[in-house]
Amino acid sequence: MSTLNSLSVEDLGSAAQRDRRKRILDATYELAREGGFDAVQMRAVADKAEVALGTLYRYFPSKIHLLVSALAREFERSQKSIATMDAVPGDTAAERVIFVMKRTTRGLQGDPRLTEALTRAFMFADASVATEIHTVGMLLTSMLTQAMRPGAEEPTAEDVAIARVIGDVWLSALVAWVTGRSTAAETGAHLETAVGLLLRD
Amino acid sequence: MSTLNSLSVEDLGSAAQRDRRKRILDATYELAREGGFDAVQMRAVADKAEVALGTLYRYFPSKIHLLVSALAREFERSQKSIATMDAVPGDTAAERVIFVMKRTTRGLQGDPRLTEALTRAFMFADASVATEIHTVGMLLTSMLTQAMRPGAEEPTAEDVAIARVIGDVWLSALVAWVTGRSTAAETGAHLETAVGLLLRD
DNA sequence: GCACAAACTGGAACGTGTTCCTATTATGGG
DNA sequence: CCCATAATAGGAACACGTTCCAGTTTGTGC
Repeated sequence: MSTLNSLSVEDLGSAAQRDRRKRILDATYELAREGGFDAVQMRAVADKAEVALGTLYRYFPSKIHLLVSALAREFERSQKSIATMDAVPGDTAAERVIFVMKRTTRGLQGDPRLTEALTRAFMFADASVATEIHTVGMLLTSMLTQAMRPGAEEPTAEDVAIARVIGDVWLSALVAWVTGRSTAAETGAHLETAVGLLLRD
Repeated sequence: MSTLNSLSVEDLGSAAQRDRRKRILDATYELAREGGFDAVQMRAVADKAEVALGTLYRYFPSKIHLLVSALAREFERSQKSIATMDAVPGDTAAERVIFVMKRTTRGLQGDPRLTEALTRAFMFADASVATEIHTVGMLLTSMLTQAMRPGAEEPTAEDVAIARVIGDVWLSALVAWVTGRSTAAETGAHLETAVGLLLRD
């Protein structure tokens, strides 16, 4: 795996290049949604994005970078959609956190193959993808701390610690789900249990 | 990926077959320890175990099955070594759980490449490896519940739930560590935080 | 001890991620 | 506008997981 990073939007000077990048991520997204991790084949992505294979590798140095970048883009969209809600429903922190998790999870479980592709990529990513991974981790943590303490400017250290633990459980549960080792219902129940243990008000 | 399971020791009739299986797992272990996931190449394993490639695939239907089986064998050894201790040290459940986790983690972190190989395999495993994965999950859960309530015959439902959450955090932390996204110290600290949150006596 | 089935060997072959190379096309400075 | 440089296209080539096959060895029931 390469040491290079994926090219971000800011790295790209011309409009044509930004468009190529978008076409590549769109193609990745669509192939992942249709056939999961295995269907995201680099030659297929290049074809669909109307880009040469070498160009694809110039933009994203590996299949993993490509998928994790696609995951980061989806997460940003999901976070924006939650951020535009006036308030997360629920009387307790636990209820609000579960709401956010369920909403995010349901979005993902509605697209099982996409989720499989992105989760696998996330789990398989090595240090060279740390930048992209960190983006996703921060987004998730901030979604959760905001649900825990709506309106607060700065989450407490304990809030962040709890959010990270919940994020870990969520990832593990997602992995178990996408790999067919547990059902969607089990995934949800396990998450609720974990949140209940961590946020007993 | 195949639907078949790995051949377990009980499936193998003759001593020669049990010996082949052992040679294969030993070769896997050694290659993983030397060079991690990438170094565990099926041709290399077959060569080192002095077995034909087709035979290797008869015993373990994929590289993932092979590595997860190797992980299961290591876990059994680790659990036995802890089980032979008179008592896990520590006054509180949290202290005892942290002791067990640290001991297991240290064993793994002493062999970073091995751990990388096994963790990656675990994360990448799909439903066809469910049997092998389940074995590992049960071992981990029982190690933890025993540390929480030493001497108890049956762990409570809450004990099991907590143990599973800790297991999830541990896996996520391990993944972050083997992929170079966090240091060993951070991994340990994160685990301690999570255990502290879950087991406040 | 024989005949048959199962297991094993050795290696070819295929698919997909990745690398590399050459020719062609954009891009930006003078 | 022209040149130098970078970016892209198109595709061959390589590595490794996996499958498959023909021939040989091992194990089993009689």
